[in-house]
Amino acid sequence: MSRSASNSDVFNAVADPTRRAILDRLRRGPSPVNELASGFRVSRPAISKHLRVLRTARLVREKKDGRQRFYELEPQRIQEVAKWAEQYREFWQNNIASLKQHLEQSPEE
Amino acid sequence: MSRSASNSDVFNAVADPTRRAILDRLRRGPSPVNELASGFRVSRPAISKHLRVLRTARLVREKKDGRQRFYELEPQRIQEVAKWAEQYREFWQNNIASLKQHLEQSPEE
DNA sequence: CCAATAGGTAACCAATTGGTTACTTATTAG
DNA sequence: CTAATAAGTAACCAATTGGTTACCTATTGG
Repeated sequence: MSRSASNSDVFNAVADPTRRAILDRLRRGPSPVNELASGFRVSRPAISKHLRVLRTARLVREKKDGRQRFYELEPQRIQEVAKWAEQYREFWQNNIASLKQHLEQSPEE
Repeated sequence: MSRSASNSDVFNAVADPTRRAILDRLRRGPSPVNELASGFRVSRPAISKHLRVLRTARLVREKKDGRQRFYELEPQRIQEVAKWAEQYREFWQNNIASLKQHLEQSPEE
């Protein structure tokens, strides 16, 4: 039974809080792995694994520089998440609208 | 070692393709469980489990009607996903901008 | 009333995940 | 040249996940 996510699944990649934290960190600019890892309580190999997932999902890219590897944001695919979520905009707006309407029609006392 | 996602984690909830498909289905309107389940190749109990995850994340709500339970979209929290992704907008726009600029500065031939 | 229907839950299983430590490879400082 | 540094990979492990079948409870058509 193969249940693994398509290995480039961006939704799967961003589901993990550590990986989201890495992405958030990279918004402040590119970073080599050690510096990145020092911000987390888990080991460097664990971060390496997360980076591989992010790389495979093409959410980050790697630039070699000497013995360091800088990771930087490659945010194109976060757009896919944004687009997916946007499809629901009309629904959450309707909900807010009907809540508002409801409140207006039932003023307390 | 407890590694489970916060049980109301919306990112975790939408990471699963079946759960996203359920949400997508519910954009067409509320649906009882059996009707919902008939659209998938997995068993009804599997769908029940997914619905529980979605319910816990408050992405759907349940309305009892006789022996049926209608599930409907409660899309407020998808906004959180949209907001998170939007934080990266400037980055993907910059990327597109710099790609464009690059192309303009290096016209082929 | 009661058989059928709707749907949640329990128990179980195999695959996946996220972490660890140990090892390996590439690069550079001295 | 060589010790030290940067970072990926291997092997392993326990917890979690997503699925299954079997069962249970609530509701209703006849």
